Amino acid sequence: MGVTIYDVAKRAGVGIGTVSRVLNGSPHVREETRRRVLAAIEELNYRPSPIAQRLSLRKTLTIAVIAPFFTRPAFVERLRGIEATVAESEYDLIVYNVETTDKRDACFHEVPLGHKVDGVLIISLSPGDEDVARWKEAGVPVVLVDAYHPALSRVVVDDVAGGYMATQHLIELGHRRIAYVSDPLVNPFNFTSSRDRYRGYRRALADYGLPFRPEYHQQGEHGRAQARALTHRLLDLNDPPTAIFAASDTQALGVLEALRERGLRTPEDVAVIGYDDIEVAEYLELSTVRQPFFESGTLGVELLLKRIDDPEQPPQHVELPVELVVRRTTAG
Amino acid sequence: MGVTIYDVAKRAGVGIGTVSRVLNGSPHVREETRRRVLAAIEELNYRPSPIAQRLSLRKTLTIAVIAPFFTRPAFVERLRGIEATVAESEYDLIVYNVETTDKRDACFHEVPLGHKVDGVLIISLSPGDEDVARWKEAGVPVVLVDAYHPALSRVVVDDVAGGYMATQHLIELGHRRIAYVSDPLVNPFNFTSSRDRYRGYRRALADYGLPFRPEYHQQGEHGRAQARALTHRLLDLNDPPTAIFAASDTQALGVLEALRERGLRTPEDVAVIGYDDIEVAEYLELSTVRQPFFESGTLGVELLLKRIDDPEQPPQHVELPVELVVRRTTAG
DNA sequence: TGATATAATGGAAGCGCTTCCATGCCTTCG
DNA sequence: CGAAGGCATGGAAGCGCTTCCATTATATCA
Repeated sequence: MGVTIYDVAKRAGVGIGTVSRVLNGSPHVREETRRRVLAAIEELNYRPSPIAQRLSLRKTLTIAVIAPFFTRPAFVERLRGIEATVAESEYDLIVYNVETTDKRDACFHEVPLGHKVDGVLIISLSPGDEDVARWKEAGVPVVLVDAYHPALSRVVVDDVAGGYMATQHLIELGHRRIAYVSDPLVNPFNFTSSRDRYRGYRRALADYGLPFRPEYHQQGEHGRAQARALTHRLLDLNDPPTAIFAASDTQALGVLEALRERGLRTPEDVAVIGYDDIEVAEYLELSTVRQPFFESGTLGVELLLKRIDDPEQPPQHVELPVELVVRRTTAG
Repeated sequence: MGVTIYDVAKRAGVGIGTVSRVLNGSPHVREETRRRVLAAIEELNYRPSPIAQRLSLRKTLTIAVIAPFFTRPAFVERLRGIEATVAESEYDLIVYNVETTDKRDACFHEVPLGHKVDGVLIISLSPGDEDVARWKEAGVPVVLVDAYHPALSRVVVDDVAGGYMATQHLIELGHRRIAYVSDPLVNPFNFTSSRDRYRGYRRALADYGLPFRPEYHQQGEHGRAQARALTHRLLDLNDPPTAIFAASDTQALGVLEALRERGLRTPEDVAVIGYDDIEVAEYLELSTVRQPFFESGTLGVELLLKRIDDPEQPPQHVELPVELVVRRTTAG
């Protein structure tokens, strides 16, 4: 390749062991020797080969993150937290974007078993028992963010509470006919957030003695356009809702779009609340439930790094709080 | 670690060379031997160690992408194209997010020289001559996306043309007082897109015989809030513009916000056009200039991989077209 | 049938590190 | 002053592959 540890050793007039000791900050090097070695490194512009280090150390010094649809705002911001934290460590970050169940399955099979990484962070994708068993056997730590498996460490937000808060907020504004627009509760990726928020929605209705009306729950593929169509269905009901809780801000955009198309005003005719507090929510004055994306990424990496250091520790469970953000679309 | 090529060789009753040949699809293996080896691999659940392969091959099979502010929509979508293309190759992708000039400089110094990657893709950051010289000496191919250096391959869009198109569109709608809201033309990251779009803006004005009025060009840090403030300054002018061209859709949001705050209608009072066609632009019915982000990432990776295979080929220059998207905010 | 070309195979060397062990030196202490 | 221990150091072994070269088995031809 280029200049190796042997070149440095020769130049400095020492053995390779000594060069290695200097590189790794061993205390057993005489100060003058250290200086000579550092000078040689400088003169030769030497950089140790990470590949060789990794082979020798039997560590890849790399962690992988597997994220679905990583262009969605929720994932991007988490990714940013992950990158920032990994960048401060000695590890490299390699990313896998999952947009199909095939790719998810491929990643679940290959990534933890391919000897490429020391640990894996998985976002929003809940693995099955067989997956977890295989990973355990391979000895590769896996940490989940916004996903669930009993045997794995995870960082989550309390989506049930978030759904509850959003619904409660609408109820307390006086609404009685409250709809929920969401992703399919049962979906190929097994995303749980819409489901948990749904639970919160149901629970709030129940707590306040409001009936759950199945036709008020509309589910469809994630996306603005789909949410817009679902909203039109809601508005076509004999008894349309006066408030709509959308499972994400992106979907809330679709809700607002449909209302606009009907000439309905927000919040006067129909109140709207979303979820996530994506950047554009503020501009749109959209009420929403904010969750700490960046921090969840940060914490996920921290859990993972701890686990890599000490694989024996029991799985940890971190739950981050969500926060109601009231704006114009649910203004009194 | 686990099971190695020696275990497989022993199990199959062959030499390690033969196992290696099977793994690498060499034709010089008897069919029956191949089958035995494959059976042993299967039985032992063997996976070759990528680290050992890389040391032996003297290739890292990894490429890096250095992107500033990778949560901005423009970067996210490019990243998606990059990931998709890299995933189809034998390479791994490691990502560096740059949010400060310090981190940029650190990445420019460390990433190409650290023997960690076979090639680097840099987005929107134009390197200096010394950087390029250093990388060339290290023999690490570098490809730019949305950035410029004469000695490097690059994928760009014609931002001058994009700026021209946007301005021309406004002119043809009858506007004569057209403002431009942008990032600082001179900025620490040396982003060029605002500058190029500015050139297009100036050129269109000139071509149509309209005077350039310096007070119509407002520049400030990137972001919605900043653009909003700049817009208020424009509206405070004695002779405020009747149309505003924002250097990005995010900034266009700020423009729209300011207009809303003034009770001005779009497009009746002030027409607005953005740049990028981010997802929310459609919802907002924002006219804009669309650029092929995903594809630019794809092409960047392809150029880089080609260059890794054949480092001698001269730098290539790919220019992707931009497209005017007319929506309500500039409706007749 | 024997000589020769060809295909299949084994395994040593080498990729560039870390680490462990052996060695030689210098202290320190009785 | 000699023994014993502690430092600093050199370098072999080993990490798990690929590849090249040598060797053996097989096929081809006169």
